[in-house]
Amino acid sequence: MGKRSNEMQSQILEVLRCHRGPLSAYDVIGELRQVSPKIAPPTVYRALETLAGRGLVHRLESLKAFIACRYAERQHASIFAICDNCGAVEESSAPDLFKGLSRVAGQSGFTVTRHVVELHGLCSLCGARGMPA
Amino acid sequence: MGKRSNEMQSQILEVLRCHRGPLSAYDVIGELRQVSPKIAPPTVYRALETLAGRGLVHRLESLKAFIACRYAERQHASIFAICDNCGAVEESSAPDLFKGLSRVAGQSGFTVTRHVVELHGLCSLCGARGMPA
DNA sequence: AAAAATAACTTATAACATAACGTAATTGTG
DNA sequence: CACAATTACGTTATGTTATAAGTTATTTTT
Repeated sequence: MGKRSNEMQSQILEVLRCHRGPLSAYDVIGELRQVSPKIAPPTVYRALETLAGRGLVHRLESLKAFIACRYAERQHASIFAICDNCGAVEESSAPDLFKGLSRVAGQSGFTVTRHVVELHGLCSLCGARGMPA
Repeated sequence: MGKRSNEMQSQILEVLRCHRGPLSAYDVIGELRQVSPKIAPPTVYRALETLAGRGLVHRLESLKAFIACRYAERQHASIFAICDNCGAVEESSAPDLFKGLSRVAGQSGFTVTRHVVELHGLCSLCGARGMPA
């Protein structure tokens, strides 16, 4: 089945893993142009979607950006703490909370298939310094 | 202080309140053009931002859309259950869960100022019917 | 009435995302 | 091995969402 051995996906994953912070799809394109000058948006968006489906990368909705998964165990629901001052993103996993969220939603008969939980604020470093701009 | 008595904000809020579901900024522009044909994106985005700051509307990050707040009490943190089949959005408030979320984040010294909690899945009606496409 | 403050208008463009269709590579089956 | 099936990727074009930057207008404060 004509996959070029998922080379594109590997490259994109590599790019994301080399960055501590999130990258927009176009940031990724920018990085990849150094290697594949002709790469176009659909290629990258498709690969990112596949990688996200496999749980290897996460999309941060409130930043319109992507980040490599920090955890080996895949397909887990994550909580992201996003520092609005320095841009640092901390991923954590809290199964108990997700049960709670699903329970709240489930009270009206809702079935949850995907969680988006993104907390904005200040990381410990930025918070300690006494506020951003 | 040169506000046209916040007329634009009122109009936009009215538009959002007349719709059960979320509207994109450009959907709002489309509605408003019937009244104010010359309205441009920045006007709408600014008003939406102000309204969101006041807690009168919420931005659904994962839909890139806006919805009127269902609760009179403002500035509360909300959970949104979004049906991926019919588009229905249910807003609920669960202070306990937010404490839990803040606690998880706070373990690494993070201070939360804004919550984005959006659950995707199937509402009771769509779930009962036996799945979407 | 002048100054201050904020909202809105305007123009232009930036940033993000996908539709639609074509091509290439790999694998399973006959 | 040939060939269909499947999936990744390429290509072109366009659609959608969002903001920068500078101007104008309205209302309140002084």
